[in-house]
Amino acid sequence: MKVSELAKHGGVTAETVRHYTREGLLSPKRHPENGYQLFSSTDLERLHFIQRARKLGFSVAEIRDILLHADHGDSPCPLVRDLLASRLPQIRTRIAELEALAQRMEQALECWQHMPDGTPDGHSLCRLIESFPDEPSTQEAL
Amino acid sequence: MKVSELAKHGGVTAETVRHYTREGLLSPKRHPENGYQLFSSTDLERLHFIQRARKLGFSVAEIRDILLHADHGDSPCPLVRDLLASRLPQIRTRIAELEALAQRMEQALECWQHMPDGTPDGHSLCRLIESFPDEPSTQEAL
DNA sequence: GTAAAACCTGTGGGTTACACATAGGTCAAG
DNA sequence: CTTGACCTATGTGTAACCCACAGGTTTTAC
Repeated sequence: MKVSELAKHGGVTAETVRHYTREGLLSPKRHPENGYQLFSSTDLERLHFIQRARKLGFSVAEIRDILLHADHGDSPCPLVRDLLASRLPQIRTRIAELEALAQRMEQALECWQHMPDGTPDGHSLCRLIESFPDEPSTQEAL
Repeated sequence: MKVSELAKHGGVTAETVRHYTREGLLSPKRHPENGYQLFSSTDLERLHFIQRARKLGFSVAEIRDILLHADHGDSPCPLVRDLLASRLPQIRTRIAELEALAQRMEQALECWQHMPDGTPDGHSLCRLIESFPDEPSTQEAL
């Protein structure tokens, strides 16, 4: 299989396959004449494995480690359990942060329905935003 | 005020202040002799404003636009309302995705308590992960 | 008075998981 | 034999910073 064939069978883009290959998750052979990457059905199984692991929240780097263990004949299962157990509370924390953010946003929108638009003066840039406290301590990205 | 002084008053790192400056959210004057960035108390107010806006989920680029409007004397309030209203459902979607992820993770951990660690063979890399279906359609990053 | 500590500057690279653009080689079909 | 579809490697971009480096400046301490 060539890159885009594997990609189609796996339901991902060719770019994603190349990315996993660059990151060492897949190790295709090379066509001796044209240098094309050649994937086997084992690689397709690996790709499915990668997708399952991604959906469980593992990072690409973590999956590479898991696959390395497996390729060495070592059971990656303890690693997998540990990774998942340590990641879960982080996800829960993240959910709580986002929930708090959503509630602040809803509260702001509701509150702003009763406020007029203001023109900025020397000290007020946007009353809408300035009317909001900045107490909540969590920092988050989108 | 110099960079780190503003940073201390604002409760952020000096790097963050430099970042906001590079991105055009702050426009300090320059000390004519040594080229140091000099921030005023207005800049401190701006920094507080930026932090409030960040906590409401606005990106740095969005805040730059909001500040640009305000600096032109235009009311940024309609923009602010629109941005927040359009961002909120995205946050809600993200929360739902993360919740689904967390539940998959919990389900996996629970299910795995009754499973032994396996050694990878030719077709099984890690039974733990392979025992999980890959149906759920959402893709997410951490 | 000077030397070290602490701070400033600009630049460039790292983080995540890809997506996209480019330039040039390869292959199947008309 | 050309066109279009595919391949290659490389580099860039994303978000919001963090960190390192090299070299200049200011402050502090002896």
